Amino acid sequence: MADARIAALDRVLEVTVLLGRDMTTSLAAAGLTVARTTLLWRLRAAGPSTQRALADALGVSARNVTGLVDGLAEAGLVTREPHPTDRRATLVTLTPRAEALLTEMAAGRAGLAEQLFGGLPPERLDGLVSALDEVLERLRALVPDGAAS
Amino acid sequence: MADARIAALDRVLEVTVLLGRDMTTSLAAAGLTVARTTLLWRLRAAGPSTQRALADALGVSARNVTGLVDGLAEAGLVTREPHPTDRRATLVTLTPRAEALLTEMAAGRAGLAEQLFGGLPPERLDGLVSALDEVLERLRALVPDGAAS
DNA sequence: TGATATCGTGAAGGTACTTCACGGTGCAGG
DNA sequence: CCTGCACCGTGAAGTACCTTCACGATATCA
Repeated sequence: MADARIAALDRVLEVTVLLGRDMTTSLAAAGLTVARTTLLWRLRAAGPSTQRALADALGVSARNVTGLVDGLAEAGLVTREPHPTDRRATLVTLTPRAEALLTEMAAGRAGLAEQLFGGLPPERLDGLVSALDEVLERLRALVPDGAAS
Repeated sequence: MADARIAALDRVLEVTVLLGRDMTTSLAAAGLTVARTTLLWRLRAAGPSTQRALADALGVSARNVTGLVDGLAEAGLVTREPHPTDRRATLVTLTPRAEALLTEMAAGRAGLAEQLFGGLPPERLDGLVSALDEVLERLRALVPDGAAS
């Protein structure tokens, strides 16, 4: 009984580790890091944002966002524009290059999904998704929150 | 078709994020970090080990292990003993306090498994585990490897 | 207008990683 | 025996991610 649950946790933990490794290495090949990429995705989803908004969305300190944006700006993936009404704030905006890169990455993500789940019959896949949804619900209740997607 | 697979990937990714957050915060409450704890677990599984063996097992550089062991030694969780036959090497050994702590953490892990998977009927749990096993197999083929459990 | 909150960033610090260089040691082979 | 090479662990230097605290500039509200 409990063994099966621990087995499930172990599987999930191992998936976590391997997936993290895969993400880190494939992003590194593109000259990116996980943290910076997360910011990029958020920008793509939300459009030009203040650094404060990004900090809240990612669940990190505002100071940290300054550093991440510094790196992304230096890589030419992001620009700092003046906020139209609030002169304290800056609007972080994706460059066309970043947009292209993100589109490419979305394709890569679909490819990964295909590789990982392609062999599973639809019913098992559905079972997996719904089981993970229940787990996610419990998990969300456990974790004090931090970001959104 | 592809949508369901991407949905599955998204679920797995989100579980990864939340679980990582949970681990990090609960370990921090115990004055530990993920990296150091991984080393501790490895020591518990393998017994006293040289730093080189730990580096290989964790998939990190030997230099990094030096730093991790430094921190753990300072926290009184680990000691450096001379290797009985090889004077170049040192044997990293768990202190009784670390053993107790690890036992406690194992209980915590069982509790987490219970909380996350307790509501799932056995058949769905089995389905989850076997699906994750298949995914893990594909994942292992994808990732250049690094550590063991 | 003046107190107060907010935006972004400098300064300082901690952890987790890396590579490179180097001293100490183990282990053959000549 | 002793020389050369491989291996162990660590100092030095560097990168990335993250934090808190302090501060100047700006917005806001009474």
